[in-house]
Amino acid sequence: MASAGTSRKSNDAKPATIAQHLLAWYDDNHRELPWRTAPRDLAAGVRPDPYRVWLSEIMLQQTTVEAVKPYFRAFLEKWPTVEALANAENEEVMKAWAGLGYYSRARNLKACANAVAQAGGSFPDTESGLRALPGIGPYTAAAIAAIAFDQPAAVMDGNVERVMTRLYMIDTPLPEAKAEIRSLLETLVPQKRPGDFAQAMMDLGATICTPRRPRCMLCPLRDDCQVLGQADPEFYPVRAPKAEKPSRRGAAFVAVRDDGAILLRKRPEKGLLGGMTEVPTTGWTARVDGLTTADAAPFPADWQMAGSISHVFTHFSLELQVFRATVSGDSGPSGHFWAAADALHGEALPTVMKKAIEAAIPGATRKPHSNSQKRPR
DNA sequence: TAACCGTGGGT
DNA sequence: TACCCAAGGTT
Repeated sequence: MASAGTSRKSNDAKPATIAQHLLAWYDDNHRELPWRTAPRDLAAGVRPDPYRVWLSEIMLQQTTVEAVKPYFRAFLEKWPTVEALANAENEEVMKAWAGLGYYSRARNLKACANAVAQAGGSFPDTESGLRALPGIGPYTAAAIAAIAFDQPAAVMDGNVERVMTRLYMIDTPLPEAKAEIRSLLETLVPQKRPGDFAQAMMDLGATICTPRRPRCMLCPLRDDCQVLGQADPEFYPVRAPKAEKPSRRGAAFVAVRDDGAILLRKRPEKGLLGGMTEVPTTGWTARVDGLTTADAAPFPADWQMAGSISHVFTHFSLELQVFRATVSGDSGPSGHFWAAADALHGEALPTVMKKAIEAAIPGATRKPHSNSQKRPR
């Protein structure tokens, strides 16, 4: 079957070969990760702990491996089993999640642990059973089914989308292309080692088939790839244009008591930073003109401008002017509470709030070293 | 369907 | 600097 000029490869005829190439590469080149059971251990009969697989998959949603590692270790130490997590206080879980972002994940994590513990402590071993649990969508259900329960599920994340659009030179823009990608992916998933196959696809996307400057020379699928030699792999996947990110402004108020305690309050359970702790702030308006003043403070005090901070959320940018006041006594508006200066690092403070407090009181949210913590004063 | 939902590292 | 985007889910 000679082709004129170009040498487009007919990889659609040998999906089993592609899976073999990938798994052979994975055996020698897989990443060692705290939540992962290595292929040699799987071959020796070791079974992954579904709790750890689930916990890692929730944390890894839209989050980098390096950011997850310390949180995964901390959660596993605090709550080694799903029953332990189910018995935890919601507030303790939110505190442990603080800084990781997408806080609805933490609320759903706790709700899911409660449901699993209530049902006897075992996770469902099917995609549909997993999919019914809070915080588990199509990707996570397939990932847990494949990795923890050895089921031939089609695990499709951002890495897999990138690898597949290059492998099959798919020009349809994302997210429209997802159905086509899934259909092709299902032909590749092997009946043996589906969990390793899923993780191998993600490792390939993370280390070889990267968004920019992919290492095609080292790719185990270079003989199978339709883009390679035909176009610049960096052009794939094609994405639909994204919406412009608007700007918002507001003010934050850091009230400091004589003993250094800071006035905090809890945000509503739903919506942005839902259920997390904050310093009092004004609303965050889209209005960029005009000045925010101390008039909007939660209570009258000698508010002084302490600085301003910027923060970028998923769908808008925020600039907050930060005011500070020293107050005496422990009076404060209802619904607020005082957090001791040496306990701030343990509060459920999202990063934007830590920034605001730091702007008013440098070092205030830093975790003290254990040796200085124990030293008598 | 599309908007909403965090954060940090890479380029 | 500005932009990309990461093991997505919910509403």
